Amino acid sequence: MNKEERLELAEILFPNIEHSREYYEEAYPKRNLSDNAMVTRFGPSPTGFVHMGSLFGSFCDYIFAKQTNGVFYLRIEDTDQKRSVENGIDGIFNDLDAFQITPDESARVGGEYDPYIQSERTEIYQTYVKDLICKGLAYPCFMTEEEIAQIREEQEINKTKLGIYGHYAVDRDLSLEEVKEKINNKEEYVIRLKSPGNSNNQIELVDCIKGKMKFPENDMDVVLLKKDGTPTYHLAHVVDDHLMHTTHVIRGDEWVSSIPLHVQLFEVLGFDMPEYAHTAPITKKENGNIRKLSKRKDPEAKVSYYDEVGIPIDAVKLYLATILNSNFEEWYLNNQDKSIDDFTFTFDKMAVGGTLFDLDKLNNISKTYFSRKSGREVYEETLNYAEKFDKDYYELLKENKEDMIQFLSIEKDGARPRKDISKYSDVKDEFSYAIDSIFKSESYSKYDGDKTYDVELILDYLETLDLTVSNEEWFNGVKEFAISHGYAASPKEYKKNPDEFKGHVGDICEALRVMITGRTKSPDLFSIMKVLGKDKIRERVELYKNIVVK
RNA sequence: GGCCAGUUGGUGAAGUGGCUUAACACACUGCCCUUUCACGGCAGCAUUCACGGAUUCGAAUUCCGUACUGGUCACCA
Repeated sequence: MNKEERLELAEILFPNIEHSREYYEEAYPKRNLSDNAMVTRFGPSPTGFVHMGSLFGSFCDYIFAKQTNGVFYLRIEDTDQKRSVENGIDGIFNDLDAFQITPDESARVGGEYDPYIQSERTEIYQTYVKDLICKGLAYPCFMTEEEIAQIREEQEINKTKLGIYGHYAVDRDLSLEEVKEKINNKEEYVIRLKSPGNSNNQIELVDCIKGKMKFPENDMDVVLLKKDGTPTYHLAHVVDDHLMHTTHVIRGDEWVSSIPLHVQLFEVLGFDMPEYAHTAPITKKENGNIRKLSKRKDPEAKVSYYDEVGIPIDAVKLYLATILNSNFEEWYLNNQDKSIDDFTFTFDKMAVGGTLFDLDKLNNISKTYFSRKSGREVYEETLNYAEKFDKDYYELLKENKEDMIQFLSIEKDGARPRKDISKYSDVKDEFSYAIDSIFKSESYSKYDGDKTYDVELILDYLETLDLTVSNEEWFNGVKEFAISHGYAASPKEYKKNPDEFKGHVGDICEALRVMITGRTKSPDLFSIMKVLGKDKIRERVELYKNIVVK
């Protein structure tokens, strides 16, 4: 086809495309940002929920844009109708909102480079493809699915490279007359790239994360526009990231194999290349095999899981930050007063291989998170959680607000706060002694020891109990009581001459603790007793007597 | 099968030719502190970096080969 014929073909194929590519080049001018500012984007398809891996990706996008005073935008990649789910877009916004990963530009807040939904940009893609047709760099292809399947079969038998390229691309050199005839016959077609590449040539590319990579040049005549005129991911990616002036394409490494294609598309379209950063997948080990975290199989892959289980979002973000940059964790440990925003993340500290998702570590991070919160903060956050997931407990928390805060505040101050909670849902169990009705209904059923304690001894002790003194005075009192009842004043003393004593102070404390809290471990006993008050203490000891001793 | 990448303790990893008889953190084990449980402290947990070869005075770090793992090869993204 000569030039005139190509122009005629372009008009036949795209009679409704009026604008030239220059029109869009002007409509989407370069961003006015400083040189080192990064423009990043998150491009999910609206399949409903955000997957942990995508969340991680968007977190990267957000962080890099933010720390360079750049722009992070959200672009919905819905070029495949089959994949779209009802309210899928809302689901994406909700999950991002929950994690406070807020795009500067999106379908919701708008922006200068809108629309931010690919299905609304069809004309733009077609404009560029029309231009490619004029230049002889793309062509309509009328092959049917059956024909393609047959080629594939043939290629498999011959063990040659799979795909439509070289002499397999039979419609490459159709004459204008032949194309016209097929169109008149209502034959359906796609638009393919007329790849100028040769797979014997090598291309080289430096990925921000993976470093230098070499590939054979692309020679596949890939589909640019599908039968229905919508673009494939490849075309949409190249056109949009050019027009929206993305500086860094951060995406999962399932895309690295299409790098040669994308490089070629940028060249063919005459665009400058953005930087690429391909992130390693978050993986999971199952039966000895490693695989990507799966939204269908793994509950923890769903972003909403953390909400339901009660792991604070900030803890999850802290965990994401530790897998984002390997040196973050140590920094955070040494800078306890700082936040994620104060850390400078870099690409070269990102993992190149897959990262195993470690719930143990997340739990630990979450524990530390809780330990740094005040009792009041833990109370408020737990209240919010309970309101959503445990209505009964929510009511009880409200009724017992002040006491609850006091209990949650025990052993919180000082350099070594307790670490006993990793989830909001732990509070109910861990602090079951804090709310009278829960304590009574459980009535020692959760006691995990095997001893039965001497109730009469404790009832005796209660006579001497004075809740107005200091912690030290109180403990001295317990010691005195211990000695006068044949117990050693310290475990050491007891260990020296076990036969001389019935036990030691610790045993008395343990008995008290179990009767009062129903558990063998708890925060500082005296603090708990002060909050409870003498009446409730006595009541519980009596309860123990009736239920356990009988 | 082709192409691309990865392989450092149970886990995440640091490491870019000598400072490494391999950091740090999680998990686990033991001891200490302690009224208990936690917290915290100390110690233990890879004599060796998938394997084989090469380069070098010197290699986890460079090169080649092998094995294994993962990704990808759609009118899905």
